[in-house]
Amino acid sequence: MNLSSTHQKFVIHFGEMGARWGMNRTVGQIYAVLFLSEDPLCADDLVNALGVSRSNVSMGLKELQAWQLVRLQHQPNDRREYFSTPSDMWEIVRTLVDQRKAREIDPTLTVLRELQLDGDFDSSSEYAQERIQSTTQMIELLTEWYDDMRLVDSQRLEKLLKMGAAAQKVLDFKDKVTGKGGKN
Amino acid sequence: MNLSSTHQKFVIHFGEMGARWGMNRTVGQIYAVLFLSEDPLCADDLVNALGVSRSNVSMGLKELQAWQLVRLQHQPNDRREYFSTPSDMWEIVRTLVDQRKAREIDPTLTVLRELQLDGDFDSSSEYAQERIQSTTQMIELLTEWYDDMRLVDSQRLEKLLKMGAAAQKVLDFKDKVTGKGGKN
DNA sequence: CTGTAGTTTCAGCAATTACTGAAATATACG
DNA sequence: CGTATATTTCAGTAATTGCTGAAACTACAG
Repeated sequence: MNLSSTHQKFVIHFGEMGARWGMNRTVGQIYAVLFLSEDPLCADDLVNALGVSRSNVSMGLKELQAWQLVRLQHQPNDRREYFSTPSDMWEIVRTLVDQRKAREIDPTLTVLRELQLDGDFDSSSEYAQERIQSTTQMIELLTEWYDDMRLVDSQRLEKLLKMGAAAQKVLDFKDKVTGKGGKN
Repeated sequence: MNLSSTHQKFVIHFGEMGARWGMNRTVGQIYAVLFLSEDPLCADDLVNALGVSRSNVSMGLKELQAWQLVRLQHQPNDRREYFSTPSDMWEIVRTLVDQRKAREIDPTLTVLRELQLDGDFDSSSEYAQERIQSTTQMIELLTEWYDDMRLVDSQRLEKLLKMGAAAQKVLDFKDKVTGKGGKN
């Protein structure tokens, strides 16, 4: 790696984290290099930066594309494929959450709904039924909330987040004034 | 597995998901069985339910304890250790998020802060510095928001979530009325 | 103590996942 | 076309992770 020490530490750390985030070391490192690079990079740049095989980079990039975390583009008069990461941090966060939701939450929601439709609930305990139902409801509540917040523009989102739990007080107050309003 | 078909499907699915959630199949399955069981279960109950080795169950339970997802308890006149999951769904969600935050976010925040302190930033590009800084800020914003929301009681939290993006409008309105208030 | 029931540890094996280099495929350009 | 360059696929291997049974440990009862 011919990168500065700061660069290196960052890349190595993202490699370690990549594993915990459902990718793998190389994929995490590729992402980190692209993330810190102002200009798009081609596969060979990544081979040089990371010292892994060309084919490994190819597979890694494919996976990052599946995650929609990198963008493919072309340079004029150059056949090679160049990759970059979005410059907008919110876009990156949204993609990450979307993807992990799609991989870690949505399949469960599908199964839970199936269980409640076709499940032979007679043979399963009352308690288990309740548990499955309240799990479904919890996931629905959280994902619906996220689908909703997803659409708020960055500036407002930032404001909302900074406000944090204080928002809750404003809304409590509003309830009192308007006489228990809200969607629920 | 001597469980109902609904039970079985649920357990098998959580096994598959366990892998994606940073545990592994057996750990996911153990959790699923405990989650659906009204009464606490001992290790041998889990061996019977899942058909895996006693030692595997032991290791799995150890990991679930590390995740703080199960509770150890004792029955009167029985030396065996019994395990259960909290009945409150919010408690479970909170634990899950806490744990994943601790494993997947906090270490990164630590590294990013280190990089900004001791990093030899001279040798690293301007752009990379900006990226590292805005990543730090983004993570700080999100984790501070979570730390804040964590403390809101379940009922209010549910209300807030159901309100979703609509909350934003109420707050926009409040801004206009009070003349740009809020923490920011 | 000694015996017994419960639990944990761990070495060895199994299964899965990650990585490589070589071969195959695709693409642009003369 | 043909050839040079870029990319992907894939079989084989390396590394990691998961699982088991046997042995070691623990705690309690007699």
